[in-house]
Amino acid sequence: MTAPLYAKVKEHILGHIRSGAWTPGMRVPSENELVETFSISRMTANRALRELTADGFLSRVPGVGTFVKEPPARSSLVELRNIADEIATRGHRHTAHIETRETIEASAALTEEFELRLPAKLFHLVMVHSENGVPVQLEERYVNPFAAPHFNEQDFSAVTPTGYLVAAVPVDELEHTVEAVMPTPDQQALLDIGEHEPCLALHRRSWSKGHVVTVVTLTYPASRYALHSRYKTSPSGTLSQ
Amino acid sequence: MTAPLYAKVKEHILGHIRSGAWTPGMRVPSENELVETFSISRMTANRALRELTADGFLSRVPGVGTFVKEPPARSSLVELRNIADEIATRGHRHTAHIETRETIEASAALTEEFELRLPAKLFHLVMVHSENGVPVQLEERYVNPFAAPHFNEQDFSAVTPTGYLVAAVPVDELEHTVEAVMPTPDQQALLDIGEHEPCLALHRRSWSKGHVVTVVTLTYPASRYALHSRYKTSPSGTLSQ
DNA sequence: TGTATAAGGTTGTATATACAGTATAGTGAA
DNA sequence: TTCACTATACTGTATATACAACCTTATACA
Repeated sequence: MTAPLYAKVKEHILGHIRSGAWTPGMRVPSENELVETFSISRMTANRALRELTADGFLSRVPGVGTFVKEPPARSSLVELRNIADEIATRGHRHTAHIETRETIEASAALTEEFELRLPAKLFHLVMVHSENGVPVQLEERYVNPFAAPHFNEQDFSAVTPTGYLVAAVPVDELEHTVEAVMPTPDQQALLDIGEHEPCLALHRRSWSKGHVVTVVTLTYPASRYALHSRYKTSPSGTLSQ
Repeated sequence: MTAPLYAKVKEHILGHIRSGAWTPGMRVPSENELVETFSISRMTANRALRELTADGFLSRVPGVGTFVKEPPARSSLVELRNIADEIATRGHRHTAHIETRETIEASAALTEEFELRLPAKLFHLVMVHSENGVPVQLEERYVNPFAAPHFNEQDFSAVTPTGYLVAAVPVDELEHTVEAVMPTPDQQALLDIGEHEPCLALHRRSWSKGHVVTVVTLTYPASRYALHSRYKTSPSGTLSQ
């Protein structure tokens, strides 16, 4: 049940970085210092530092030390943005209404997506977001009650589901998949679009401390929305090939 | 100079996966079998398998074994990846052919996109990339001759345009826009898809030292490709609301 | 036949140890 | 002062060993 030692060391270091106590460029404890602090072997300290380096949080220089890395510039495309804020930023009026709200038993596919060992109960929410009265986003979301037990007690008139989850659960990992889809008849009706209007489907999973918090599919009518990002590439170059 | 042992073991396994000798679902040698084969310690074999698992190539089940993972047909969202490499990573065959190659005078729209004060000459390239003979990406690219003067002298049989530009020009800024589109008749023909098949259009501009290097639109048939990214969130939290 | 138990293979983690390579600071000699 | 050398600290890799947890299969037993 208890986490492995190397994972605890990783969490210890990540905690200092996330809290802002250890800032980019700052030196983190050497392997031998971690050995002393945690009474572990050097190989265990090495694994923690090596994995954090692979994850992009640290950089190591032989003979010198290990340092907090500059956080990479992420695009708004992949940030966890709140559609209510985006619409407000444009000076438009955001409205939303809840289409479906229930607690379900996870299907086999959902059990796998949530990385659960056994089927369990999940919150299910379907919502339509509108900009100046025009539907622009269909939100179909599943939430792990273990990660956000009070999710289903919220009324989402003032705070969107994304806004609530970001505030309630510290997300430390994200996965995005974007694809083009044709809307199902249900989706056509909810978004008020024709059957030949293509849509952008943004599928997102988010993790907190190794557990999947939520799985959501955001569907945008192509004529009303595109996803955009612009950013500086990091110095060392995240550009592969 | 010579690569570490664990890296050699990784390459050995990746080679079998890339060549197609080891297919998804197939069992790969256990740690103890690798110990025998390569005369290494179990910890070294463990590191090779563990890192390949973290990289997404393998999946491991305690008490059972290690298996080749199903490679998803996905393109990276945030990195500047080369489609030839992506296809090779899945162990498939990449082919490409040049549809159009010319030097044109920039239109008003292109002049603006390239942030030029006056219309100028631009390289124009249209290419179709195929995976195992099936078209998966239509590349429509414009290149600024000032940034990459020798671009049009390349034959892109061994190196893709993306690969050439990344190596030749230090890109320091990127802009991505993703949208869902219906293919034009020309695009339908080049990608060999029907008129009702939606496509994902990834529009990218890249800058080097303040000048636009290239503007490219990559069109993917929705049924054959999705765009994907997964990453640890940066410490202080790029998560906006 | 059906069920509990044991054995063996597999991954996961942790330790102690060793040696190589690199960068830096300090020391001593020219 | 300047240069060469040395000691030290740090990372990188590799090995041998150990134990735990998990799964499958074979075996013994009722």
